[in-house]
Amino acid sequence: MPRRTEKSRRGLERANEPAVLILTSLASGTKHGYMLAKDIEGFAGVSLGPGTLYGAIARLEERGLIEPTEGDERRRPYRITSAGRAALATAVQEMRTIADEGAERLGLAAPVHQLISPKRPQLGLSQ
Amino acid sequence: MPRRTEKSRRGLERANEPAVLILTSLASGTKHGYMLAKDIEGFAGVSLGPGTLYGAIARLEERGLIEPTEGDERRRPYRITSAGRAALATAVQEMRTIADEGAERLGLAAPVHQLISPKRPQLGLSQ
DNA sequence: CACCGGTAGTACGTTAGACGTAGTAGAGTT
DNA sequence: AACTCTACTACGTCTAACGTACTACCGGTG
Repeated sequence: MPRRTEKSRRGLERANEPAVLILTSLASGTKHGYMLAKDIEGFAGVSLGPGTLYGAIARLEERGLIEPTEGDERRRPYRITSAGRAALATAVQEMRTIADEGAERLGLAAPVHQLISPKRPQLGLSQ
Repeated sequence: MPRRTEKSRRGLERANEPAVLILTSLASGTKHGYMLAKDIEGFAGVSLGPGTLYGAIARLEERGLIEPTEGDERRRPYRITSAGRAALATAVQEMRTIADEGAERLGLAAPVHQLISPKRPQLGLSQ
């Protein structure tokens, strides 16, 4: 698992905005820091160190994009707010716009975005 | 045109990696700084200030992702290298992975990535 | 001709935030 | 009792994003 550090910075890593990753993770349900880190490692293949993780969490809370829920003294679970969902949706849109433009100019795959009718209420909306 | 500054930092702007935007722009042909800025403003809706722009250009050149071509004394045109294309392709892939995951967890549009064979552009897509 | 807006870039300083390291502490396992 | 995993806090460094200010050249218009 490349800690995306490695001094060499071979690629353009930084595209992995910690804030986006955290919001994405929380979009599927309330989680505390450690769970977030594990989840993100799972779907994005990036492991965030504690400094990055809790720093980003604090900033997201400050901006009202996530909010704390009840936990014990050891765990601080967070939930995404509606503002957070909106921000994430916007970010997703922007990433797609950029990615599509890049793909097209590179002569790569062209994605077709299809709308899915919300068959069942999405998990992790509240609770 | 939001200079994505505005002190308030309402969204998650930062997803607009200048480096990615520059590589994307150069993927469609050699350009000098000012042209880059205009092109990026066109396809991404973001205007990069000179500090951001030329700073990012210098770093990209350092890393061998772009290279200078002949110009006059006023203009410094740059061309994307094959390493640059590779890095951009990787970045595009990563952005799509993250964006798709976010979209799915939000219950949004699900994109279908289709491969285009270079000689046969699909109808209605990507002109 | 002088002025002005668009073009093209340099130079410089500030600051956010990404990232690492180290340390603390409880819970469960061996 | 030692060890690992969980779950953070605290702190420091350094990259690079961003703004501002400045130089200079060019073409067109009043």
